[in-house]
Parts: sequence; structure tokens; C-alpha cells
Amino acid sequence: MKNTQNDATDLSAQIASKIRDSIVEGRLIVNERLPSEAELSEQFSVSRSTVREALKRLAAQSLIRTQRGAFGGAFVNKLSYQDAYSQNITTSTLLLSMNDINIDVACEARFALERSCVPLACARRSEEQLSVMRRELHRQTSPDLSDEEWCASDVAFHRSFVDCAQNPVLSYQLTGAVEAMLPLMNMITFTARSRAKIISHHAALITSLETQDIPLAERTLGELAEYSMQLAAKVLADRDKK
Amino acid sequence: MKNTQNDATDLSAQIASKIRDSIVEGRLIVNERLPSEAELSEQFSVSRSTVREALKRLAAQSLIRTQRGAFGGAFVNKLSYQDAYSQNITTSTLLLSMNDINIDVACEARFALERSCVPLACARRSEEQLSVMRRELHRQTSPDLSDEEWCASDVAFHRSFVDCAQNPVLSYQLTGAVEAMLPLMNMITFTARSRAKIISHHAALITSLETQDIPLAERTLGELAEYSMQLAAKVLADRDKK
DNA sequence: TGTTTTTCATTTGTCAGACAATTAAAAGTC
DNA sequence: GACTTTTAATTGTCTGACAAATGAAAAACA
Repeated sequence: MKNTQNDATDLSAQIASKIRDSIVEGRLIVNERLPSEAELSEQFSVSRSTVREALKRLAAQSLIRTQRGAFGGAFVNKLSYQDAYSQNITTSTLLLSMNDINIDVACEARFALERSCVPLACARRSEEQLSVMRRELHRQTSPDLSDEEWCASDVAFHRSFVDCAQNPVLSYQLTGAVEAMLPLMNMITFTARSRAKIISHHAALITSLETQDIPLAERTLGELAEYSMQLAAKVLADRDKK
Repeated sequence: MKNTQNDATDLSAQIASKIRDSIVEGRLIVNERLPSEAELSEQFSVSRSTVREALKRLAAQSLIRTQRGAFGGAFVNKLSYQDAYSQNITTSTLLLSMNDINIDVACEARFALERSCVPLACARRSEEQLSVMRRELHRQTSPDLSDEEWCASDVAFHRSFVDCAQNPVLSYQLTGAVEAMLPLMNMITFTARSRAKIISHHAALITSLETQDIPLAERTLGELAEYSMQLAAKVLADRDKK
């Protein structure tokens, strides 16, 4: 389980890797202070700049934070849900945008994942999440919403749906899937008619949560997935025609 | 959608953030070469070391790769599934280990997520994945397997199950959930009896795939989740007693 | 002419040393 | 005791230098 990224040739990457292993494997614990840059450069027999580059790598992964001044230094960072969320989203978004993923594959994955929280969501949904979903649904009925705003509202709606399961680990894992779809969805221009259809599905989803109707929720998500793919296919076909 | 991490005070973080935005928003495309460090330091009016620290931050997120020599430089990296996998796993693992997640919550999330690929897995499972699962199942019957080896085999089994859905995006999203459980599971000592019980569930899972029996697969996953939680609860109770 | 070797310019990797900015503890002052 | 000043430690940034790698161009060679 060691040296997760050891094919790197630069010293700074090697040092970062060693320190990272120390953190992941628990030899350095949360909020523990690392040796100062000067001490580290002695320990590893490299210059301070090389140590600094290694530390910046770790900072980029939110593994450490640094503080200036006496009694400052680099500290092992407690990875917050927020940090983990944004890293997950960045990675997922780039993975989808750089690997020309088939949109059907992405949609299939997304709705399969959302389906996974249907039973929990129906059982535990709280008024808090339901009101967010109702608010977003209402926003979506506004005809002067731009495509970008529409998609953002769509994402907020589905994130709230996921949150209904009241399981933060589940929410974390699904955030990437839901958010990363945003750029893909933004490519699709929604006509008034297609918006109305999606809105009716969203309304059904809220109803299914209110009445704790698991089969209805699953069916609705399936229809939503199918309709999303249809829309995407149509947009792609129109584009190819031109 | 700009300046995703703008509360940073250091120049290197600011510069990294700007370049990152350029990549995420598509102004810099895959394999495009960034200006040289010297040029960047002119552009941003900072020293070369500061630019280098910024670039190392991006390299840590696999957003760029660098190459020495004439016509070398920093290039926008195409994020591979492999890179995305390992980043996801690192983040998920740390998130779970640093936030003293309730093991029930983690188990619940994991099996809910796995359940999401049951229909696709039953429909598309190929001989390739089934043989991996049979091999790991056979490994698990060996009594001289250490707890670590047992858990690793367990992870391999479930990863292969996820791969049955033949959807790379789904596999990517679920990798974090399955792999991050490994350290948590490693805390549990498996008696011969509990191993046998898990093995029987695994066998049932293989059968459900072979016969494309969706309800059986879902039921088996549910039982597996419940049993995992029971084991964990027992371990925790025993530890508290001491 | 075609091929191989050498040279060379460019770029990243590493180092050393300096100073600025920040910060909390310690010392001094009233 | 409360407040101010000093001080030492530490990160942030800059400058300049050299090593190492590398592909292109030039030179040498057959």
C-alpha cells in the first residue's frame, strides 16, 4: 500500500508522496504539525524550494494547511466534507469533459446512482429538503430562466433529493455524479415544451417523497433518465445534420 | 463559476486557481502547452519559484504534466480514468478516516450505492467479471488468509461486481465508495464463522448474476449490509467493554 | 544524396542565499 | 495586572545560478 505515485522522477513529487503516505496511513494525525521547511530540507537532504514544491502539492489536495509566523508551519488538515465535495466535483467534471463520454453512459450512471437513495430518501425526507425542492420546482416554472439558470436549478433540485437520504457519505459520493452532469446538460437547449415535461417529472418526484411512494420515485427517475437521453440524442442529431 | 478557491492569500495559490479555471472552463484544451515558466512569471509579474509552486499544485491534481528539455514545458493533461480513480479513492478514504464517520452510515451508503448497479449488472455481466468474482470467492475460502488479504479480496470482489454494469462512469463513482471502506473493514477481525457467512452471500451474489435474478441480488446485498453492520457493532461493543 | 553524429538553444529541476511579512511568545513598561 | 515592545521562528517571495534533459538544427560522414 506504499508509494502510491512512485513513478515520478522529481524529488518534490517523491517527497510529497512520502508525506502523503504518512498521512493516509495515519503516522501523521490530524492537526499535527509537520517539521518546518528548513528541517524537512535537512531530513530529505534537498533544498528548501524542493520541499516547498512538495508541500504545495499536498496543499493542493487539501492534505495540509500552512500558517506563517512563529509556531506556524504546515499542519495535517482535517479533510472537510466541503473540501472533499469540491475535489470530487472538479475531478468528475474534468473526467467527463476530457474523455468524450457518451452522454447515454453518463445519464445511465447518474440516474442509476440517484435511484440508490430512493428507499432512504422516501423513509427519511425532512421538510427542509422538501421545501428546497419545491422552491426549485417553482423557479423552474419561470419562463425567463436562462438555460444556465435552469440547469443550475436542476442540479440544486437533485442534490436536495439526494440529501433526503440523510446520509452524508451517500451525499458526498453522489455529488460528483450530479454536479458533473451540469456542463453536459448545459449543452442541451431546453425548449418550453421539454422544460414542462421535466417539471412534471420533478413534481412527481416530490409527490413520491411526500407520500413515501418508492415505486413511483423509481419509475419517475427512470422516465427522467430516458427523457434526458432522448433530448440529448435529438440535440446531437440536429447538430450533425448541419 | 470563477475563482473556485479565491480565499487563498498566497500568490502561487491564486495563480494556480486562475490556470485551473482556464482548464476547467475550456480556454486551455487537452495537450495544449502552457507558456514556459519564464513567460508565466512575466505574465503574472512574479518570480519563477512562485510560478513553479503554482504549477506543482496543478500537477498534484493531475491537471498538467511537465516535460523537460527544448520544446518541453507544461501541458494540459488528459485526466485518465486511472488518475481519477486514485484521486477519488484518496479523498474518500481520508474523508472517512478523518471525520469519525459512524460505520453504519458508511455501510448504508456503500450498499445503497452498490444496489444502484444491480439491474445493469444482471443484464450485462460478462464472463470476464464473473470469473474474477469466482476466483476471489475461491480465495476467500482459504483459511490461511490474513484479515488484510481477506479484505483486499472482498474489495476486488465488489469492484468486479460493480464493473458488471459495464458503465465506466458508474464504476468510477462507485470505486471511491467501495475502496474507502477497506480501512474501516480492516478494523474488524473476521472469525471463521463470519467469513463463511459472507462467503455464502458472495456465492448468492454470483448466482444472482448468472441467473440474472435482480430481486435475489438486491436481497443479498441488503443482507450483506446488515451483517456487516452487526459485525462492526459487535467489534465496537467488545472494544468498549475492555 | 542519405545517414549518422555533434552541437546547441530551450526548458524544467535543483540549489543557495537573501529579505519581507507574519505571528505568537517573551520581555519590558506603566 | 494590563498594555506595549521586542524578538525569534516560520512561511512567502525574489534573484541568480547551474545541472539535466531533449528535440531541432547543423555538421560530419559515407
